[in-house]
Amino acid sequence: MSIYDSLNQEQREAVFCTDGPLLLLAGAGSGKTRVLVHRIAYLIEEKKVKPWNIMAITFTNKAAKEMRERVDDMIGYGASDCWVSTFHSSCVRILRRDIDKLGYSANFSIYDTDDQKRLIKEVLKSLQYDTKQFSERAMMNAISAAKEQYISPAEYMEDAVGDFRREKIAKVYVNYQKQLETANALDFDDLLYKTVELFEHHPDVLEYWQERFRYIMVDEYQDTNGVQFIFIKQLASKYRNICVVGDDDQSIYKFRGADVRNILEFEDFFPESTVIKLEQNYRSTKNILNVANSVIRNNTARMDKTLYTDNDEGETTTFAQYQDNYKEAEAIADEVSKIVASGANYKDFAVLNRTNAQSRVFEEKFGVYNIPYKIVGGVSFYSRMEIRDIVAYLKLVNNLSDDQAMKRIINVPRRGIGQTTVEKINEFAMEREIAFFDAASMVEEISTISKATAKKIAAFVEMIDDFTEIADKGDIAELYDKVVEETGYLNNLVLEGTEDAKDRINNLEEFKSKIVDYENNEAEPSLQGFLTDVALISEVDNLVSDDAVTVMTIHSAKGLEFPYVFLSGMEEGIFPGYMTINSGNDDDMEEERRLFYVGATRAEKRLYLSASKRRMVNGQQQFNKVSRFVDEIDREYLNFSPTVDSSAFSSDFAADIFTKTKPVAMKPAYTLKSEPKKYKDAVKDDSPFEIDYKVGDRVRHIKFGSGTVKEITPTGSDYEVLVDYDLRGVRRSFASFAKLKKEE
DNA sequence: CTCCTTTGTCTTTTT
DNA sequence: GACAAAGGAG
Repeated sequence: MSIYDSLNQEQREAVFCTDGPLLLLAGAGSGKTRVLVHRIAYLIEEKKVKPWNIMAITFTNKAAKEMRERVDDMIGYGASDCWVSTFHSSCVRILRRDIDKLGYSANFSIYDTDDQKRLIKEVLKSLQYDTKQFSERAMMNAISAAKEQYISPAEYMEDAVGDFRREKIAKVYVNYQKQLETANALDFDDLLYKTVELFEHHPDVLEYWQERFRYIMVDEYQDTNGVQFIFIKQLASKYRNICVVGDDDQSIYKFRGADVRNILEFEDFFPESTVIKLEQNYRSTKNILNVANSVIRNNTARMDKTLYTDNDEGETTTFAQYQDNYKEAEAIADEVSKIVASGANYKDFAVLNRTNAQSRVFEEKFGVYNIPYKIVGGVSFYSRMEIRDIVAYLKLVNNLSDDQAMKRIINVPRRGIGQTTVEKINEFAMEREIAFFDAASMVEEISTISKATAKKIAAFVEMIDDFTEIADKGDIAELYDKVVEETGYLNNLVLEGTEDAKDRINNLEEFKSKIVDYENNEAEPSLQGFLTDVALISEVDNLVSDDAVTVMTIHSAKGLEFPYVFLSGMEEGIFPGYMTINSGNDDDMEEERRLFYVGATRAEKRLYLSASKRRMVNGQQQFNKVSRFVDEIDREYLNFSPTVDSSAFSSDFAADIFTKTKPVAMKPAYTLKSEPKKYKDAVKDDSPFEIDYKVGDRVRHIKFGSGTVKEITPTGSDYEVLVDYDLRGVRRSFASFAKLKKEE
């Protein structure tokens, strides 16, 4: 009896296949984390591989943390020597050691999206670009896309020749990167990019890490982008013991540069690789998988793989459409309450949305229904203004070249240093290609700045110098105290006395306790280390311990599972999103479909789909048709009569989705390779649906078996029929969906 | 330089 | 409808 006995045939194969490249295609809920953890255990215990020769890379801190814990539990002593971390934090560790070889220094700052945006804005301004034509957002996306492909500013410039717009973007990229260098700062993409660059130009450094990591494992491989793939190739090219785990059907970050081709190209680069498929799902019921499979099979770009399960049939997935999103949220709240009353916990439920904005209604209605809930996403703790302000002080102290940090707080709290002064200092700094802080230290040399203003700036510089001295003592909490005190930041909030100010003070206190926590738990705490954690750790890493319903986007639900899952807003324009429909891009639509697949496969016991006829979007009332993804589900797997709130099942429901879905379904933009069953099959054009049975007749349902018709109610173009099934009891459904056959 | 009003914008987002 | 950014008055 060993720990490997609990694995199935394919899982065991994957665990024992330790040498050489391995491509593991693992469907949703097929136990891939289990395999990875067992594989690490096997390497250490059976193959006697040293723990520090093993590296496991994940995308999220949450995944890393979970794997870390499971490895520690299974292996115990020595396990902590193997690296289990995200791409980004691995890169930071590598860069802190050798980045000086690239002209940066080890105390580099990490710029988050906000810093990035501000810097780009400055660059656009200095280039005098029309921000209508060249939006910050577009520039950020373009630069990010370039870095994800490991395209340098110079290469980008070269490629862009002859293309007016791209030439202009190239200039932004060049300037942006120059500014980052002056600021001794790296953006998120740089963390990967610069590591790859380091490896490329310094073979000795690469070899050091190749020797270090002889066994490499990569989770969620389908979400790797170009530069991440290069990073993996570089590290693994010597020992070639590389195991990647992915599922092409769960690739939902293409918009962020993830490239499914990395799965296909893996075999090109590592031709000797073994491919193992994990197709047995242990998470969901047959019904849930049927729903997920019937939608995902409409995608053309897929690897050959079919998920199956030995689990029970389970309950039929329901679909319901409500008058508006308030009714929808109420119905969901109601259903949650009912199931909780019969013994479930609140934490067994998740409401998954396409967009964060959809969460708001649930916040409101769950409050009314007294249902404990937590909203994941939205404004994270570290992006609150007061936290960002104080972090900027700490970042500046850690890296005096950090221009974004400096510019953020030079006048926070207000100390009479305005925009024009900032611009004057900036100009001075740009001319000399020095950091903003250094320019500010030389303020008396800037002729355009008045004596009075210069005095204020000198005082600020002096204060930062004081902070730097305190920081050198190594006590972060003490530094924090000095900062909030000396700057008057805390005092200002106290004087304000508003509810809002009190909130902010609380947040700052929480932030301080995070500092203390860090100092107590870290082996070698440092300001730099703390700031790295702050930059890389996101709020989603929250504990799931409290008993509450989770409300979040499908994106953030990836890798999670819940007994009961509600996919709300199953509407054209919401899911699939408005942008995707308009772009007419098949690839984008396939990504939305994969997103549905990810959402549906989160459910263990029961899945609910719902839509609203009317909802507020961006301050405007919108009337949406039912999502095409609902169309694509084989009707036998769906129960169209809502168990939630039958009154919301309006009489014109059937007519509504028939007429509204049809024109959409006929547009060629998303014609599907295998024509799925459509509602129009059930109803012949616009003529009313005809039935050949009456009350008292014996009928047969494809799923529920035989029963007796109890009641028939005409609803315009359809009939609502109440049938007492011999095995399933009384159910109400629409004649067109139920497809009842009269028994002779 | 600061404060207040108007205008614009709006997917998803592991780090 | 919510929030940031830009513009104008004090």
